[in-house]
Amino acid sequence: MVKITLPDGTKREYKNNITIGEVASNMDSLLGERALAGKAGGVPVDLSHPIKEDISLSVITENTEEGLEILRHSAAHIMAQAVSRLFPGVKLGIGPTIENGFYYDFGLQHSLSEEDLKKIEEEMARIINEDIAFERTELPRDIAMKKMESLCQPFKVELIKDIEDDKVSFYNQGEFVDLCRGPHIQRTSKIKAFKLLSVAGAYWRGKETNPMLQRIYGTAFFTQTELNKYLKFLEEAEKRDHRKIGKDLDLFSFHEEGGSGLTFWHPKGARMRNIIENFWREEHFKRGYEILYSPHIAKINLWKTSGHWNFYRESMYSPIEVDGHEYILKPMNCPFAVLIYKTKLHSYRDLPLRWGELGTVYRYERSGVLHGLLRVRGFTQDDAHIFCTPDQLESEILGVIELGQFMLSSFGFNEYEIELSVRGKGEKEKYIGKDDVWEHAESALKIALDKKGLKYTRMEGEAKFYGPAIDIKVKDAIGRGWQGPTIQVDFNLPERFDVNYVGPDGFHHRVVMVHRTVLGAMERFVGCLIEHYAGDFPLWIAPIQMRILPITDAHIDYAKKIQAQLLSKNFRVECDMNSAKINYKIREGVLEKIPYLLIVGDKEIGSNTVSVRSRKKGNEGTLPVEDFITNVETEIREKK
RNA sequence: GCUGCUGUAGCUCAGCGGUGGAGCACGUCCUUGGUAAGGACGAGGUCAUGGGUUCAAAUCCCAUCAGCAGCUCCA
Repeated sequence: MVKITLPDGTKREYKNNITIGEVASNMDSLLGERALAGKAGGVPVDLSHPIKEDISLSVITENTEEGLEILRHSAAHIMAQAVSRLFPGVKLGIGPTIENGFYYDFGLQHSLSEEDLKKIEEEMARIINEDIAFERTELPRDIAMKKMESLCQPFKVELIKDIEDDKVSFYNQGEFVDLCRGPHIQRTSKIKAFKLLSVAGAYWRGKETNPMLQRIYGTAFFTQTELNKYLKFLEEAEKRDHRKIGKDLDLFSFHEEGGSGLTFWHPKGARMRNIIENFWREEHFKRGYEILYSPHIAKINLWKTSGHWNFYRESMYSPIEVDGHEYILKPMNCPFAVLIYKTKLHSYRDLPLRWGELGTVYRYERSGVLHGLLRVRGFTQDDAHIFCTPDQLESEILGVIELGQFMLSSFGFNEYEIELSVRGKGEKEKYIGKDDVWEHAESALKIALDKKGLKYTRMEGEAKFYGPAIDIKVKDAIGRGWQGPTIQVDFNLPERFDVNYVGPDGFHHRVVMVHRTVLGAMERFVGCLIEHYAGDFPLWIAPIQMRILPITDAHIDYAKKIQAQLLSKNFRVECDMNSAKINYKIREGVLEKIPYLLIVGDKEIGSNTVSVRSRKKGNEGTLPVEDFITNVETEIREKK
């Protein structure tokens, strides 16, 4: 007999070698049906796993994260089986689950196309229909290795080489066998909904020097409804693509003639950016920041002193020769702030100094990583550098967090995840700066987060060599994560540039430098905003806030009069004077996502009213112009 | 940078060896229309760029540039 401890603490006795599946069915027939795998002593195992000793046991069922992972992992195996059937001789790589799905890497001469994906899906459906059992076998390492060698699976051989255990486990479904830790579902028919999504190249084991395999991405769910929901989400994400919306709304463009990763802001995009930047400056001034401007290029020696030339040369644009000196396009703004700081001696009484800069930097990003506005080669950081004393660090961090929260909520981001990156244990030589300085800085960051009552994940060993950091990741309207504010303490530059302040003791002390961004870069942030709002910008950001639509040419004069009235109130207002019909004009305005369309005709003339059609509510009826102005002024003030 | 795919009118795309098409947008004219597309006519292209194959290339091949999906990278 074996004694099994259940998650609720109750103990039950069963005959020896009973399987987990049997235990589950014994406890509750419904549980038995919905069981996918178990956890024996905390280790995930198959339902067919026999229990030989007293152990704690839990059952992994459908509709749990763990259950879904097992399902998807099994789906990956079924995909590999289908590919093996269709392309005999395929070399199998790895096939793990990932967030929202799974993938499998294949070494294959034939390059896979979308049509192949369809064929593979059909084969998978066949395998699922065949209702094949997943069977686990264990082999000694050397025999396992020979088995994979005889099957001509070099990648699997390599994987086995790295396994430390003496025993290696395999799973097979019918003719297909794969090296795998498991667990898996019992039978292929358990997969009720799956879809293959895309195919792309991927290096074997993620190393650039390794051969490139073909990776098929797919996903699987317990029900078709859930799959459909996920596919809908993908569709929604595609609709929000800032590259498409940016083109449709005439916000920005890129040009072959200009160069990759260099943004051309059109009037409407520039207008948005300007609104954001003005808001940004105002809020910074309110919080005791000053604003700097610095050059776009500087002599190479400055970058040698800062260390950038040494560490990040591959990411910098090549030197430009001027008058026998080499100049570099700036990849960062910080050395400039340091130079300005050093133009005079600073007393501790002057600190903290908070210097912001919307500084445009250029970084040579590898061609394959560029992506719309989100990853570019030239971008404007909403940068700031805070020079303070060690004692001020905590309150400065607190101030930055508060500013960050304020800015994010202004743009409709209210959910975030926070990471605190600190030194790794036992590798102090990797980091610059003294121990006590590090400890002080790390605790200042931590205390600031705690004081704000913010939850965060401590990331051991994730700190840069020059200081600890806080990274805030925001969630957009459909739950996707985006890089938000970052706060980075920097011990490197103050050392390299010998940046000091005079303390109360009359001696020079090393200044503490904090580097931070709130929005990141204007390019990336605008890209993010486009996707977050799907182009339906709140009134205060919308490049065009309202458009007046005269019903016939006879109403143009009145429309212009209203336009002038609204312009005088600083609204961004257009007048549509095309001779198209009103329905047509409305359609155009709606497609351009203009928050307010103001229709004017005979009814409005004389009563000094406008017929309001809002993007949010549609036809809102006729309103005196003054009332309309009051309403939108409120809406702008509330940033809704 | 790597693998695969793509580049045809302002936009979205069809054409895939025999000297270029559609819809929308644009222009002119007609129409003066009340909450998501009125009509007619017209203008627009060295088919990304540079080579090659061929009697003949938008179409096949190579290179370059640019984009897309990933991988790798992101101070």
